[in-house]
Amino acid sequence: MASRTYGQYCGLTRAVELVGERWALLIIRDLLVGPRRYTDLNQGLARIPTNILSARLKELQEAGIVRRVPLLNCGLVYELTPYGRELEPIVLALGRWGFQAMGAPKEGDVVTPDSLTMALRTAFRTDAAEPGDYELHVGDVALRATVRDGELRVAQLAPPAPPASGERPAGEPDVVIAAGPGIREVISGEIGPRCAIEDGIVHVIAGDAAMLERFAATFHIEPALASR
Amino acid sequence: MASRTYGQYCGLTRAVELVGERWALLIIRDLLVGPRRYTDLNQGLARIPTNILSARLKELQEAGIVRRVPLLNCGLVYELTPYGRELEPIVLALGRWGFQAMGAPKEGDVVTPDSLTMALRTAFRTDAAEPGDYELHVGDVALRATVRDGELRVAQLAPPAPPASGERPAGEPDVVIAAGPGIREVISGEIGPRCAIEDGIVHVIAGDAAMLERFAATFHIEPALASR
DNA sequence: CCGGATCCGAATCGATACTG
DNA sequence: CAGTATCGATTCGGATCCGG
Repeated sequence: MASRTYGQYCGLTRAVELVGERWALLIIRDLLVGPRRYTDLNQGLARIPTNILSARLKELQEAGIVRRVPLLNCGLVYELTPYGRELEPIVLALGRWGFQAMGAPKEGDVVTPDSLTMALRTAFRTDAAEPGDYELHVGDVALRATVRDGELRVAQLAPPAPPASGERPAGEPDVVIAAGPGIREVISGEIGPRCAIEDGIVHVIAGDAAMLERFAATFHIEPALASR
Repeated sequence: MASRTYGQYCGLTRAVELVGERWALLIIRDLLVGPRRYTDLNQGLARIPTNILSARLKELQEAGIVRRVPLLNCGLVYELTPYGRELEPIVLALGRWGFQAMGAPKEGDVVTPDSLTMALRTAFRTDAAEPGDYELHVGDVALRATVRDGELRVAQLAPPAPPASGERPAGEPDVVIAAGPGIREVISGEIGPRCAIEDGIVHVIAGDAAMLERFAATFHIEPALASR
């Protein structure tokens, strides 16, 4: 029964006992974006088996990382406790580290709203941030990233309803960027913004192409050091 | 065969695919202290099955995180690549986070030289560092932590041979501290240095008791925020 | 001794189905 | 919506064995 533990009295060991199980950090990633219902998590994590999601949420609650909050109307959401939220810098740093090892997407890989939201937070450079209102489409995920006063705010847009609706953050974005997974190479700087447009990796649907350069300056992750 | 992956195109996801398997981060923790032979890892990780150690080392090599280096005499060691070493701040941060969730040690928990070395690095506060030469014994692990110019160096002492031998870093330490797992409460500040001595949680074998206060100021991890 | 490989029972995970 | 239940497929843990 002590098989889930490692038998060491050590902080790192305790940490991986708490959040090292399969799927746990991805659940936390999504909850870092905001409180989520069971069903939201289930579809944001796409391939997670429902019994595993259930088990993880239970474990994370017992560990004081996540808590269950009943909603006023009905239903309930899961949200991070303050202790759970302390994982944010770690999740961002791990995301930055892992970003450097992302190759081309494998067949069937998806991009979810929450993962892209966190990816933008990961890639955000406070010191080089260019203020602006960037709308980004990757696959069928649509986000509005607003940079102001050196701070980033990301809102998720509902894509299926093309016209109408007033859930857009406010007014028009300065630029609308559409891309596929190739956006990674823009963020890593492997390809310059100009080239990316010429090569058809990204499309500037609305606004100025120069805004893509501001985007690339604002959201950037340096490639890894030579690893061998 | 794609069962080890999560099916998401995301940096964090890639990271946990690379270092999220059981034992992987603990192997990396030990390698952050220095290059290690297979046998060193096997006993530093005590309860790791040998086939798992073998499998992880293979995976970590394929990922460009670890490399195998033949020794001049004979034998070989594993060491981190530059990319693997980029995990250091993340491992330290995770260790700090997990430290806050460490309760009392479970029956059979051990403290290893490498885990304690990394724990000291984790708890080290550059800004509050008090220069000195601290010798610390926890269980049968003995370390010499030297703080100078705001930098920390940790050397592992061989404990079984009481007299003789000149592998000690240099001269006498300013203080020799002996403790059990209760050292955690000193580092967290749950108990003050004076009380810890009075309660018999730590013993100052040699040197001044005031040095324990310097130790506690230098190595400190704030307790977690209220989690509920 | 070092550096693993092999074998097998136990525990976990993944996929699907089902329920209050 | 928010999960349980079930069951086959994997992985892990523990022990043993092997070549240098």
